[in-house]
Amino acid sequence: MKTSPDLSESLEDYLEAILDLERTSKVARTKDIAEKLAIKPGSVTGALKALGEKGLINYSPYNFITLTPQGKKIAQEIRNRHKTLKHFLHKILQVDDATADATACRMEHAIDPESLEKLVCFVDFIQTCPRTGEDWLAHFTEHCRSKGPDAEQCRACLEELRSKPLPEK
Amino acid sequence: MKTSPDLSESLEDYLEAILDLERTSKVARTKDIAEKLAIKPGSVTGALKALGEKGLINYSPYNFITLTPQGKKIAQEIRNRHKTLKHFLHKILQVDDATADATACRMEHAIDPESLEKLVCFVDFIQTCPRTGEDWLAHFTEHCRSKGPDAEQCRACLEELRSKPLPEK
DNA sequence: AATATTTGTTTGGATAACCTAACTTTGAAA
DNA sequence: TTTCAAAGTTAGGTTATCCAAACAAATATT
Repeated sequence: MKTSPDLSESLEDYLEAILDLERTSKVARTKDIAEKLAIKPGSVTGALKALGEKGLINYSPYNFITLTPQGKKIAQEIRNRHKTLKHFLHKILQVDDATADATACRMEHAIDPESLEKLVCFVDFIQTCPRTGEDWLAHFTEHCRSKGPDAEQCRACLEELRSKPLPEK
Repeated sequence: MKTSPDLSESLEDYLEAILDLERTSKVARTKDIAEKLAIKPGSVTGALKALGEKGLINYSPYNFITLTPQGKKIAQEIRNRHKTLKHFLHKILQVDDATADATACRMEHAIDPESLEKLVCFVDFIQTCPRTGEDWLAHFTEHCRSKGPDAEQCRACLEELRSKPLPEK
């Protein structure tokens, strides 16, 4: 039994929107899904039927829409991809919040499991490794602005790093 | 005059394939494009007409296909996105070569200019900053394997970093 | 040159998404 | 309870891709 049937980008977006609406409003309605995805309500119905047939949502006409357990699991995976990508773009690469969100929304359909896992690990490494962390990220911002390394600054930075105590043995 | 008309992912793929073929074989032929994109030759013709009408390729039936200057410029941008993403995935995140290539091929259609620029800058920063660089990346590989930081190793790593001479003033 | 093979194009058909506009159902106010 | 506005669905149309298979052109072989 496959947990992740091959879904189109479009259907993935629907699932994600439904999960979001379930969280904020308890239920998902056609109108709200349409608004969130910026499409017309008429287009939503067809997608809901498709998701219903795949067993990912409980759909019966004129009724509220809920995710099935399988649908929820997939929706959460998509949401997870989105959050990871957005975090990387916004918090690490310092991409503007709205742009990061929009780009994550497209990239979430493109990334594969291995890359995702490595990305999660990488972000964690940057944040926990004593050679990097927050202050290092601040230097990245500077590097971006000045479009290159600055020998003077690099020396000062290294000196400061050396002045910090080593972790306990 | 817009340099980048909105192209579908599909048409972007065609342009990229044509650029590739121009480089390796001087000229792009329908058959080779079809092979590279894993679609049937019959489907290629339609796409070529579309690209021809947009002024991105020189297309006349039964003749060789070449990129127009505008088409070439766009194709190079796409190629650039691809290369940047693949490099990040493969060389930084240490994702398997084939997977990195396939994922870059999908993500290249999703990334926006700001994120791309920041990503380029970020990779450059990692490679030029004395606090990171190649040896730091090796530690990332280790961090991935062990799924977390190791206090012992971190201390040793910091000590080694300190033993290196500071850059000249 | 005549024929065979390869390459390229056309045609007809399928599917996925979307839209607009008409129609149906639901549920709340009069 | 009747009525009516909001929400949801259906029907018909468009566009973008793709395929299969028939057909046409170009090239290679004999």
